[in-house]
Amino acid sequence: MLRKVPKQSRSEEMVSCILAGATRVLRRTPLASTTTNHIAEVAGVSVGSVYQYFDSKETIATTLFRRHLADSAQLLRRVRTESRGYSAEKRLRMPFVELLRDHRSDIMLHQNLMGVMETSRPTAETQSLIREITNEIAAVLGEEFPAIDQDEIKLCAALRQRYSVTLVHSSMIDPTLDRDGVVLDHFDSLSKANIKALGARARSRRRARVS
Amino acid sequence: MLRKVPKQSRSEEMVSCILAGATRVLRRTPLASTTTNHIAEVAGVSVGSVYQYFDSKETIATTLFRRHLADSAQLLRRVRTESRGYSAEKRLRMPFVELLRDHRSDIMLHQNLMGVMETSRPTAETQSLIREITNEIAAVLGEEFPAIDQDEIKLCAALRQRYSVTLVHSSMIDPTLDRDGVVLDHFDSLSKANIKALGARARSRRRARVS
Amino acid sequence: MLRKVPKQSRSEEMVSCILAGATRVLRRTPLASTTTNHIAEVAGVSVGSVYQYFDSKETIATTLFRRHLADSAQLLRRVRTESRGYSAEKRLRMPFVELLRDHRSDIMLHQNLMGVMETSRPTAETQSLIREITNEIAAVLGEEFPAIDQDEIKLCAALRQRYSVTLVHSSMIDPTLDRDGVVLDHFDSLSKANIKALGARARSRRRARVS
Amino acid sequence: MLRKVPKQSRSEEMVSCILAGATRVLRRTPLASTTTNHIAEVAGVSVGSVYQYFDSKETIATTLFRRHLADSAQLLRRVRTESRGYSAEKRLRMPFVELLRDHRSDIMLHQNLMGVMETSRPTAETQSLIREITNEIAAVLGEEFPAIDQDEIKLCAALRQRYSVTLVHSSMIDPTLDRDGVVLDHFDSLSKANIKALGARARSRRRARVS
DNA sequence: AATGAATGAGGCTTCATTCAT
DNA sequence: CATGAATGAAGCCTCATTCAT
Repeated sequence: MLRKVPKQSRSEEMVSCILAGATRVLRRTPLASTTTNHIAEVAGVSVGSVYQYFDSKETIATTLFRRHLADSAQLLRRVRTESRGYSAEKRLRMPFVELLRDHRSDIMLHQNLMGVMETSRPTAETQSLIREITNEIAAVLGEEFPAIDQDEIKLCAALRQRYSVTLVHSSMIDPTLDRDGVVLDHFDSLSKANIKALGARARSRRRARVS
Repeated sequence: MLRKVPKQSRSEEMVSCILAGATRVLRRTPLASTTTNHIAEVAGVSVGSVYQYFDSKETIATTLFRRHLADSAQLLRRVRTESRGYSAEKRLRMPFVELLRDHRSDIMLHQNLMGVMETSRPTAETQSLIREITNEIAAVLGEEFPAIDQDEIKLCAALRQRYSVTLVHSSMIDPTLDRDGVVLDHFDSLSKANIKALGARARSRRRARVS
Repeated sequence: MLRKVPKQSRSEEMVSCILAGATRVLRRTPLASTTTNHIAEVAGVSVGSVYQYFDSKETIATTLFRRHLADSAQLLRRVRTESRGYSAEKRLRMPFVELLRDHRSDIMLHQNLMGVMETSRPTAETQSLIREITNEIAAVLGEEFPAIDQDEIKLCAALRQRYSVTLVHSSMIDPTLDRDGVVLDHFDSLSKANIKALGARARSRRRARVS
Repeated sequence: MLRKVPKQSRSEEMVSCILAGATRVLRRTPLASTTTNHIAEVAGVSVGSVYQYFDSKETIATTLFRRHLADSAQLLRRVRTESRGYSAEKRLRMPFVELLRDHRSDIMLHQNLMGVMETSRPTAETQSLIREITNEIAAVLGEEFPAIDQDEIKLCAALRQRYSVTLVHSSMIDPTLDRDGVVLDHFDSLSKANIKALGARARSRRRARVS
C-alpha cells in the first residue's frame, strides 16, 4: 500500500508526519473537500513528499483507517485477556464503551474514515483486520458457549461487530442518541438479543440434527 | 429545498426525470465521485435544468433520501391497514422484510443516501418524516396494547425503529451476514424482547394502579 | 436598434417597463454582472418579452445611453436659447453643473452607461447624438467669437465636451474631487484655457494666412 | 495583491509572462470579454499558474495599472533629472507628450486600465503611486519657484496632474481631437495658466511679507 | 530524497437565448 | 404577443499529479 516501505528513521518520520497531518486535517474537514496540498501543508512537508509515500489522498485515508482497525483489534485483545472470568456480555461491553468515547471525541475524523470503507471496496489487508476483530469477539463468545458451533459463533460475532459500529456511528449523527446513555441502552438490548439468538440457533440446529 | 417549486406539469416531470437519473447514477457511483453533469446526462436533461431545481448533487441526494423515508412511511401505513387482526409482531415483521430486500437489491444507492444523513445535520422535514415512521410503528403497537400509555408505546416504537435501521444497515455493509437469515433471526429476537418489555411495563403499571 | 418599433400603446408600455427595470438594476449592479433575467424580473415582465424588443442586454444599455445623450442635448439647447446675452463661459457652465448633479445622484448607473461606450464602437445614431451636443456647444462659442473659423470652433467644442464628460466621471471615481467644488474649479480652469486656446489658434491662423 | 509572492526566479518569470500576455490581450479585447483562459493561453502558461498568482482577471488588470503608474512616475523622474536648467514649462511638457503618444498607440489597453480604476475603489498602493507622480511635478515646480511655499506648489502640481490626465483621456476617447495638435495647444494654455497662477501667488505672498 | 512551482483535465455554475405553450 | 422552463456553451476555478531543481 505504501509506495515505499520506509527503512530509515528519516523516512519513518516523514510518514508519521504525513499521517499526523492528515489526521489533524480530517478532524476538521470532510474527506471530499480535503486536498493533498492542505494535508502536506499541515503536515509541514511538501506535496512531493506526500506522493513519495502515498499514491493518493485515498491511500492516506485508507492507511489511517487501517491503523484505527489495528488499534481496535488490539484493544479487544487486551480487554479479552484481562477480563477472563466475567460474562461475555460484560467483556464485550467494555471495549464498546471505550470505542464510543474515542469516536465521540473525534466525530468527523471517524466519519471520514468510515467514508473510505463505503466508497472503495475493502482491500485484503483491511478485510484481514476486520476478521481479526471479529475473531476477538468470537473468542469471547466461544469461551462462554463452548458447545456452540464455531461458524454460528462467527456469524453472531460478525453481526455484533457490525451493529456496534453502526451504533457508534449513529450516535455521532443523531443528536437524540447522544445523551442519557440511550446508545448504551441500545447496545445492551442488541447484545442481549445477540446472545439469545445464539442460544436459539444452537437449539434449532440441535433439533435439526436429532430429527 | 428545491430552488424553485415546480408549478407547471412540465416542471414536475423535469424534477422526476432528474431524480430518476440520479437514482440510476447513485446505484453505481459513490456520491463523492458523482458529477452534476453525469446526472444530467443520464437523466436526459441539460445541466442547466438540474441547477434550475437543485443547488447541488447533495441536494438531489437529500431529496432522494426524503423520498425514501416517505416511501417507507407509506409502506408501513399500507401494511398496517391491510393487516388488521394479525399480531403486532407479524405486522411489523412484514415491512422489515420488504425493506431488507429493497436495500439489498440497491446497496450502493442506499449507502449513498445514508451518507447524506451522515454528512449533513438532519433538517426539520427529515425529522418529521422519521417521526411519521415512528408513529406508524406506535400505531400498530397501540392497537395490540390499548391499555398502555401512549408515551410508553412511542418510546418502544422509537427503539424498534432504530434497531431495524441498525440491522438493515448492518446487513448492507456486510451482505454475508444475511446468509441463513441471520439478520432476520436477530430481528425476531429483538422484536420479541421489545414486545415483552412493553407487556412487562403494562403489567407493572396495572399493579401500580391496583395497589 | 429596437427589434420592432412599438406601435401600440401596450408595446410602448412594455419597452418603458423594460428600460425602467434596467435603469433600476443598473443603479445598483455593474453591467458585467447584470443579467437579462434579473432585468426582466425587476421590470416585472418575462425574459421572452425582453427579447421581443431588445437583441441583448447591451442593446438595452445602449438605448439607455442614447436616451441620456438625447436628454443632455436637449438640456444644452434649452439653456442656450434661454441664456442669450450672457458670456459663453457662463452659458456653458450652467448645464455642466446640472449634469454634474445628475450624475452624482446616480453614480453607478452612469458608470455603466459610460462602460457601454468604452466597450462597443459607437453606432451612427450615437455619434449623431454626440455631434448634436457638440454643435450646441459650438453654437454658444460661435455666438461669442463670430470671427473665428467654424472648424476651429468645432474642435474646441469637441474637446470641451470631452473633458466635461471626463471631469464628471472623474468626480464620480475620485473621492478627493467630490468636495469643496474642486471639480468646478477644474472645470473653470479648463474652460478658460479652452477659450484662450481658441483665441490663440485664431491669431496664429491669421498670422499664417498673412505671411 | 498577488496571491503568492514569487520567491524563486522561476516565479518572477511566470508573473512577467502572465502580465505580458494580459497586456497583449487587453490591447485588443475589452476587459469584460477577456477570459482568464485566454490570458493564460496568450501568455503561454496554464490557467492554474494564473490562479497561482492572481485572484482574477481584475487583479491582473489592477497590477498592470499599477505598473503603468510606476512607469509614469519613473518617466517623470528621469526627465526631471535630465533636464535641469530648462524652464519648468518645458520640463513638464516633455513627459506629457510622451505619455500622450504612449496612450494613443495603445488606446484600448489604457481604456481597460482606466476601467479598473473606475470599477474599484483605489487602494492605498495606487494612491501612493499617484502621490509619487504629483511629487515629481511638484519637484520641478519647486526648482523654478524656490521662494514659493511647498503646500502651494503641491496644490498646483496636483491640479496640473489632473488636467494632464483629463486631456490624455479626452484624446483617447476621441482620437480625432488630436488633429492639429489641439490637445497639445490646450495643454500649453493650461500649463501657462498654471504657472502664471503660481507666479501670482508668489508675488502676492512676497507683497504680503513686505507690507 | 525533498521541494514546491507548473500543469491542465475536469467539475461547478451561470445566464443569454430559444421555443413550446 | 407574453410567458417562463429548458438548453448548453462557456467561463470560472480547483487540486491531483508531475517534474525540474
